[in-house]
Amino acid sequence: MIKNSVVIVDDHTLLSQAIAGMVNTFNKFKVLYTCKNGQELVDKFNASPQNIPDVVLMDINMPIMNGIETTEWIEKNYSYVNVMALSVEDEDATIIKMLKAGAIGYLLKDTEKTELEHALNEIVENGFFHTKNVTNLLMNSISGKNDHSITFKEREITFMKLACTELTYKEIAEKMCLSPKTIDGYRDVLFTKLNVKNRVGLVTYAIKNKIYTL
Amino acid sequence: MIKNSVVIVDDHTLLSQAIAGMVNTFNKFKVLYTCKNGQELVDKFNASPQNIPDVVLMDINMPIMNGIETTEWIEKNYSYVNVMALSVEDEDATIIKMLKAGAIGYLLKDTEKTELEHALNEIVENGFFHTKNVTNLLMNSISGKNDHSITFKEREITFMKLACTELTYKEIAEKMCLSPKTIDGYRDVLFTKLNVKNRVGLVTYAIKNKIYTL
DNA sequence: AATTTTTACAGGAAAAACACCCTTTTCTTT
DNA sequence: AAAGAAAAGGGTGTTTTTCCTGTAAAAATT
Repeated sequence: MIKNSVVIVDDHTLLSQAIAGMVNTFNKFKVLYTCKNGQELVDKFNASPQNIPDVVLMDINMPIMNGIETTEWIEKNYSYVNVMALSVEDEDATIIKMLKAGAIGYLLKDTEKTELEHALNEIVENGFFHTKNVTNLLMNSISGKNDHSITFKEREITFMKLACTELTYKEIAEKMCLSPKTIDGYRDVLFTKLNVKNRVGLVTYAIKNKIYTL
Repeated sequence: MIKNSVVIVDDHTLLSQAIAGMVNTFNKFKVLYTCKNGQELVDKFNASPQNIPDVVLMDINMPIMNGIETTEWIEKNYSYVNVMALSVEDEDATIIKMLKAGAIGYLLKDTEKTELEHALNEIVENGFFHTKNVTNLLMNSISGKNDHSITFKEREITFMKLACTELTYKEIAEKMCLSPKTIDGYRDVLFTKLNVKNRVGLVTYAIKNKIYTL
């Protein structure tokens, strides 16, 4: 891992490049590279130990592999890497998911340049950073009765994403190299798990919870 | 108006600052200031002729005064200022609205840094810039035929919204006080109209196009 | 008033979705 | 090694969806 190095993950190339430029003006920090999605980051990380940064600035809504999944992967394989979420989202559920996935901070895209620098400093110095936004949320979360977040298995998520397309279950089975009957099972399990009546319910749930991105 | 000057309008402070930094690295261009929304731009423009830029990079989704309204205002009061839309949206309807409002170009946020520079150059040199995205759209729009802006009847919209819920078609028929067979008809028409294969396609279309809100 | 378009509805058939109940195999975990 | 959970698959039957081809009345155009 390279100390004070930063990687930016965002599907909007222009933005990741612009933020990269900005971070590079903080003379303490250096951007190693940028990624368009989680998959790219996974590839980079696996390619070389030279590619492992100190901090990852992670967008949440991305195609192919979103911020939550990617953060989980990092946590599992490179737990010493600091992930900070950088998103337009200010939905509580999303923030909680990111933090659960292992993000150590959450920054909205409408913050100031100086705040970003401050946040990066906090992270590499103290290993954490939180806006008031997040700390309030954590307080409520600990004291509260929230947390109705359902966990999914890898296969279930894959299935759900495909169920959001126009493929029939038979076609989904083919794509996943499984018997249609197995797909039947996944569907039944998810229906009861999510308490939905049909595929439409599944689709809207998946979109609402950013499992599938339009 | 100050030649080769740029103003950026985006409610995400971090992004507008980052892009400002990027534009300033194009040594031909200089960023005058950034705005969080259209109202701020109006105020700035009215304050001093020194504040009128050559190009405005305009986000579309903003609170208080959005990109379309703001572009219309600029067109009305400072028609010589070049507005280029800079957005995550790639919905045809939105692009058309921006162009109608007077934007001379449309750039997605997932373009490359060099593309932005190129676009700015084109604008100040030739007075226009279009991605393939936009030119294709204009071609189709002129030659008619390809109808991108699909219009819906009141009943179709009602039906579509209900189709996004977990109700069966029979239940939807009851809700709309129509025979199930009539609903059959609406569905069939919409399927061909939107070129989708099944109800999932209809649901995702409706959500994507903000006909149904989650 | 005549014509066209829209809206509402029907029957029938095939495909897909949905519901339940059940078996085998393969991993973990203890 | 035993227990248990997770993953994959089978059988059977019902319901819903989807895709056709039509018809008839109402509404809008001409």
